[in-house]
Amino acid sequence: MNHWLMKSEPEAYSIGDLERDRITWWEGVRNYQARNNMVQMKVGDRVLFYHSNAKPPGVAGLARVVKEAYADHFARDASSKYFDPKSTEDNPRWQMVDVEFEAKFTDVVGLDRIKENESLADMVLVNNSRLSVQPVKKREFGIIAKMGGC
DNA sequence: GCCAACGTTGGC
DNA sequence: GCCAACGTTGGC
Repeated sequence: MNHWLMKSEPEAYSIGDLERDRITWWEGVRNYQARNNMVQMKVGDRVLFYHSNAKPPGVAGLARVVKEAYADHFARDASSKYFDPKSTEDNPRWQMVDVEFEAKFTDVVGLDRIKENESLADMVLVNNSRLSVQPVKKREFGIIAKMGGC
């Protein structure tokens, strides 16, 4: 089983939205590195749900993968903000997965606290802050889940 | 709102 | 294949 961190701007889609919906598809990833990470995901993998561009930024809860990568059809929808004219039926280019709500932290585990923790210094989050889908070590996942009360 | 870091595009 | 120009991300 692998562990991941996925970013969402809470104004667009928050952990509270996922708690309400229970399951959502993760459309709109338009970065190859993030996509390549998403394609690796297996059913049952665990996800840190990160609020970016938020006050405060940080991990807001937990989710799990319930459907492995499949074509992101929004890339072929000209009315979508995720439209990509280079995506074709034969070569969809972009993929998405489905994730299911697992837990909402009582308090967001802030990026400042993550940066303060020496055990988390190797996290991609701390070293390449732009990547929106990143691998997380099992240990790192455990530390953050615990900080969030899970 | 600023801007550093990074990714993508496209001319050559 | 290089790299300048440009666009985006996301913390501050």
